[in-house]
Amino acid sequence: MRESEEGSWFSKWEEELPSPDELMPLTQTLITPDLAAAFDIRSPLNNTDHSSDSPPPPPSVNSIASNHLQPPVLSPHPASAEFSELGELGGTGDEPARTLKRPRLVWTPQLHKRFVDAVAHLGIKNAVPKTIMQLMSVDGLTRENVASHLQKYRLYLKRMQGLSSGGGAAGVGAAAAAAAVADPATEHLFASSPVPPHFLRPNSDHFLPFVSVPTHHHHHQQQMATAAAYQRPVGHFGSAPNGQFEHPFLSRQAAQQQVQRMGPQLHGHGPLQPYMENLEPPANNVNGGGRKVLTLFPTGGD
DNA sequence: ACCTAAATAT
DNA sequence: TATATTTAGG
Repeated sequence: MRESEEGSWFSKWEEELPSPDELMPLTQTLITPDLAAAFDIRSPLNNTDHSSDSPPPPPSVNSIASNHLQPPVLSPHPASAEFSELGELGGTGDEPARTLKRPRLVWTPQLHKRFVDAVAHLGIKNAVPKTIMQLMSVDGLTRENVASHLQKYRLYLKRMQGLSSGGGAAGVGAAAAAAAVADPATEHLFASSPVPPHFLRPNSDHFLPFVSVPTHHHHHQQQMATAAAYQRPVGHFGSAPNGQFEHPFLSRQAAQQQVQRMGPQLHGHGPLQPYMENLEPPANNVNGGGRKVLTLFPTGGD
């Protein structure tokens, strides 16, 4: 059955990355660099001691290398002269926050996963930088970041298709391997995230030969989009018993409005769940029970 | 105005 | 080197 296949791909990631420790800090560290800089904030978590000008925070942004992974994501700054002088703004009338260059964004597997999830739910068709960015609701993430990453991601998928088509029934895993060979650069990062099945279907409206594709009549436009899409208890990408892989229910504008509706969890409290609900595997039981990985990042640390 | 692609910088 | 950022074009 199909389900078996699907089960394999997502079962796998589960073991791969989901480190509870890693998932947590995602948004935490994503505080706007500018803000952080302007306020001289280094680490919300680490507040033990802070001298006026202490050595730079842990710049190590290794993502999956360490176990106790620390707040990955944005790399503080390449050493440089921190922001000592930034303490004073306004002085002569300069606008540091605006002129400051954003630190290199580190696309951690988790972050990338979020990206992929967003794209998956949006559908390749509507998967545009802006929408993705909005959907991700990651503070500090800019359209540029997403656009750039999206570009790479597309190439990655393309690579996969090209190689997988010749191979045959190799499967995604094999394709990934092949892609890795072709482009080792992208492989690592993207390999961390499962490639939604329908992602590999550039132009195939319906593929499932057996699935009768029951009439899926969602004529619900308007603001139900997110709710419907997100609250879907089962059948995300892949199974999609609802028939189509691409969900037309989320049109660009709809998505945008939706996102806007949720509003960026500005400072303060964010009980609002920007996005993400059950993208994760339905609590897959791991035989032997090892680690359960719920990828619901708590966006609201505060 | 936005998205896509290539080039550049780190 | 690999990755992200930036610039240019459609």
